[in-house]
Amino acid sequence: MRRTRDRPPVMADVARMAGVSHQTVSRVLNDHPNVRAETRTRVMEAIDRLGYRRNLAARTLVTRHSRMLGVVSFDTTLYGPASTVYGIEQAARAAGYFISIVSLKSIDRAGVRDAIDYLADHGADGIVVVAPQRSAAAALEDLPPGMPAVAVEGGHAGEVPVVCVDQFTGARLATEHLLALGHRTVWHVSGPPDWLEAEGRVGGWRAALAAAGREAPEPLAGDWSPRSGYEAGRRLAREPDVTAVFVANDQMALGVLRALAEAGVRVPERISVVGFDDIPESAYFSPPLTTVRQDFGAVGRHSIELLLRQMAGGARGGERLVVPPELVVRSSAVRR
Amino acid sequence: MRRTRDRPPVMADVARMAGVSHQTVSRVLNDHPNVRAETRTRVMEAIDRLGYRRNLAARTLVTRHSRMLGVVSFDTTLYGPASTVYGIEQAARAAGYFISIVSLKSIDRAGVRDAIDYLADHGADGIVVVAPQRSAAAALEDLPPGMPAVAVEGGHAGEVPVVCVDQFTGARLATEHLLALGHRTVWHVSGPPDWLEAEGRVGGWRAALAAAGREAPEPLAGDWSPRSGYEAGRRLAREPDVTAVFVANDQMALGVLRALAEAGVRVPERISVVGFDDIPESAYFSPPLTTVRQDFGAVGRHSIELLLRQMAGGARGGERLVVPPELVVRSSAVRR
DNA sequence: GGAAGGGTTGTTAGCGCTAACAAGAGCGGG
DNA sequence: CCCGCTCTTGTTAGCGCTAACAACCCTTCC
Repeated sequence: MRRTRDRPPVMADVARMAGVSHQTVSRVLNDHPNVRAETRTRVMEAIDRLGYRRNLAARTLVTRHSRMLGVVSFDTTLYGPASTVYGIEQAARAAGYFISIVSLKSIDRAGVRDAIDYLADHGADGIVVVAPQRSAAAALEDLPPGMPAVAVEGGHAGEVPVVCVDQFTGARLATEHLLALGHRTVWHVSGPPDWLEAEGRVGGWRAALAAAGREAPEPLAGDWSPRSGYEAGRRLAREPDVTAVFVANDQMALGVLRALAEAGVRVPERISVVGFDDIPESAYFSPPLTTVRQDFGAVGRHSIELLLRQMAGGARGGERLVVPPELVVRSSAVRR
Repeated sequence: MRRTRDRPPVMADVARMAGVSHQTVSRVLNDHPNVRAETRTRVMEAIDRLGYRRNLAARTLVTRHSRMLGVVSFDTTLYGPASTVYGIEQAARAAGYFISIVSLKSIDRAGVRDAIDYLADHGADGIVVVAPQRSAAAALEDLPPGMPAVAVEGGHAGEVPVVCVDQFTGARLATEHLLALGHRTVWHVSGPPDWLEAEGRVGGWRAALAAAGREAPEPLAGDWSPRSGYEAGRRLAREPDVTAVFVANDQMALGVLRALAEAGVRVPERISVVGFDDIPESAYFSPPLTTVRQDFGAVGRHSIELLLRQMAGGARGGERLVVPPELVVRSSAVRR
């Protein structure tokens, strides 16, 4: 009797109680086909009675699979990343996988690489990198060889599959909506230039203007924060001929609305505003914000799908899964 | 030569290359004092050259410690939980621990218990439960015996230590601020009744009114969402004698502001509004919101501190660590 | 009746690591 | 000169699990 009383039960204890070998217990636990029904129930009873739970470290050691997936993300207090990670977590758990998160304060190549190493050290079977910045996407080049991975919003990330929302189309939709309302041109408050999403939105905006034969004013650069939107809004308020603005995210749009209100510029009467993201707050801005909805949950689900497929198949084709965005019309943009 | 070429190197490979035993490699990796400096560098060189990383599953198997901490949280897309989890993650990583997250769609006792079981199965050394609801706090009663745990916002969670923001004081601060501005009484839009935070805020609000000898109007119940705030705002707009409202979170305050604006009720001229949370958007509401700031980062850090202390000391005293809130004065509340 | 074959169970050998003990080297003191 | 000490290193025995193989049933078929 070597096992001390306070140690959790192990497979051998279950086996002894059920009068079988530990291997049979293992077979029951792993749903092997060739176990007699009666034996199975006897084992299950013993498991219940002892409160046995199998030691996953031992299992991982021998199978070389941890059933743990790693997620690297940037500032998970932001709505977009938080929602994406949430979607990933739900999808992974539904597939029987476990999620570990490394949330980076700032994204640079070294930081992302460290995070990936960290996850690899801990035995992650695969990794999802929420890599919205150019520098983060670059870090995907030094993934450990053979490590399955998926990039979310990761641009053309080498041979790593990518899941993303179609930023270009979303921005085009927003801009076309404003043009269709009779605005001669549309101004743009953009996100930080090294963000791929910001770039896509600038591209879609420009394309829509070009397609309509309108000239594009110089975009005002923001950093996603309401404060930067506010500053952009103050500048827009001073431009006499602005009638329509497409803002690259809802938080900045809030800042723009605030600055315009302070300057006595009425929205939507004098200037129409369209945002991007559809955060839960936007429907209650003053005025309620017309914006572009991103289905972050779908992004999360798709990224896990792609990752699991990669882990099963082995191959890592440079796939690209694009989630369509959707224009949500409220009252911040009206006919000119 | 049994080891196939594509398998990652193991300790024995390092040992062979460095001309020592695998145990010496282990000693180097674990910073044992009694290793000759020259041997240590030789081992380190071999590790570098082989790109060796130790197998944590094997280590966990023998040490019975995973250096992984589990976090159970409710809807991490909300600002509060997201920020708290972020703080927890940063603090844990700084302490050399790894974080796994289970994010619940809805909180009930069974869900929390399952999540805890899940984390325990995966070998978590300790668990932080972000348990803002009464039912979640109850689930802490069936923690696996001996599992170190900390509750965030968890009420009096049995013998589990608790870290929380002082909701009562925060609400009192907000209410006193409004009373000091000359308002006869203060209305309240509350959070869902089973949330401990909502309850604490109601308590602080009531206490401040009672201390000033004012009567408390019936609180309007919301569910934290902007929509519920909007509905409460519509009702408030119809009450002729309302001059001041304390709203239990900023998202609902946004809804209230929107409803009042639609009803033609000017804020702060006719009604003053104070929120709670200080989300990044609140400074740009119309008008900028006076609110109560919660230091979620501090909550995260403290919870990890308490958890680590518990893991080191063994004992689980029913400690309670309270983080003070701070009133942030902007322009949504003015002198009557 | 015996060979062949499938279903069910047990036995054995690791997975890669750390803890415990053992062993050898080097050194000072009686 | 040998005992006892410390410092350094090696050897051995698991941690709890799964994979591979072996062994034993019970059929079925010629």
